[in-house]
Amino acid sequence: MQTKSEHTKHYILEIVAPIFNKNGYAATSMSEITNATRLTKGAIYGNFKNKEELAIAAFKFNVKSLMSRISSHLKLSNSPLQKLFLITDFYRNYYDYSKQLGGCPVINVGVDANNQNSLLLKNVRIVIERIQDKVATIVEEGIEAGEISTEVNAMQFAKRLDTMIQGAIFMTYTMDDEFYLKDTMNQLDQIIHNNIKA
Amino acid sequence: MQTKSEHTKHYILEIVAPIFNKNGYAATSMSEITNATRLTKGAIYGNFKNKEELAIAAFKFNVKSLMSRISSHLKLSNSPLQKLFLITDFYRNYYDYSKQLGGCPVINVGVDANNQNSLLLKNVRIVIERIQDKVATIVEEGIEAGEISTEVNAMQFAKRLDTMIQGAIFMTYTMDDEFYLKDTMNQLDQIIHNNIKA
DNA sequence: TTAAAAATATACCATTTGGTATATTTTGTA
DNA sequence: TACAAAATATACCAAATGGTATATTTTTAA
Repeated sequence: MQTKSEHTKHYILEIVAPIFNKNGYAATSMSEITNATRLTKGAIYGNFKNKEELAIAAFKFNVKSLMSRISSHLKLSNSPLQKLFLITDFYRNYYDYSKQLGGCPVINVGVDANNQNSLLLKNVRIVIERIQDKVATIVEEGIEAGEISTEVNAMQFAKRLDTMIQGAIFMTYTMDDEFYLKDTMNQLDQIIHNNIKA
Repeated sequence: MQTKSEHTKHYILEIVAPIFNKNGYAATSMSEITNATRLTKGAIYGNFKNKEELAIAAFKFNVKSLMSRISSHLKLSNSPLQKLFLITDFYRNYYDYSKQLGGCPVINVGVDANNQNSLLLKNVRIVIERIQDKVATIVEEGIEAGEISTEVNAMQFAKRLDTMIQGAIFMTYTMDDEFYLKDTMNQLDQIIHNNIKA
């Protein structure tokens, strides 16, 4: 427990993460950060090398929160097949939840960082790959357990699921309409029922 | 033909539209614009009231280009059902095409403008609605022509198609991997075959 | 050809930007 | 309790920001 410094870093990220996520990198100024945290530049730059490092830490902070939330939700069942339904269940309420993070970090930073900040973009890609691997692993476990059809290509399904979810998140945020998320999750449930289940 | 001014406006937009689309609103500076166009602030501000008006005009410029490209592609067939396949056909090559625009204007500006610029966001929403209406109309015409099942909810299908396409575009750009676009279009073709066709 | 109008260039503005050097305060420890 | 070290505050910097007032050039029409 590094006491002071670690505590301040966490405090800063707590406040700064949603700001970066909402505004994007360029539109977030260091002065907005000092105002919001009610700290001075000394405190910020004493804990983070520069704006870029802070933005990356902020992204990771949001992702950590998101991933742990999903993980704990998936613990509600031990069945791989049921875990798939728990994923769609999670994203049914994603609009409300992700607003706390300042939006979906994957989409916001993914779009914002493209052509702008290769280090941030790299971090987004790693997160996406991690999510897809996680889903693919669940599918494989489902196949082994006999719950999921042996015909299913685990990674292909993971990518398709991810693609549809990202599309739904984007549409829901841009149109401010939860229909897209809800309806897409219904579609995915049907796909799991009809094409994935053994 | 408003001669000079109209010509310059078009010239400015031609150069500026992909820059705004790539960088986003905040990350695009007026000096970048004067450099890229090799014009001075006098010329820019003589033709556009301010940065916001220029960004909106740039977005509309890109959308106009995109929409006319789709429209002309859809003229390759008179059959509503075939038009649906032409949509997926168009988006199969969307990565290469949209790079000329500096990326997908709908996704880029949709994400960028959220929480940042309500006027830009409003324009994005209008475009999305226009696209969905267009698709829904094709479906309805297909139903009337007996090519598409009467069971199909035109607007629901249009929204689902749009959602999946946006997801695929986001993933392809963020991961720099055309798999997502190609695979999603294959999926959509199958859906059209299996669930949409009469 | 010339004069008015339209278009563009130039020079400037206050404010904000990310960042740093240094002073001050707070903290943990001997 | 004293003191070094860590953490934070203060004051500052050059450069860049969006925007404007005015000067100059170019165009159009008489």
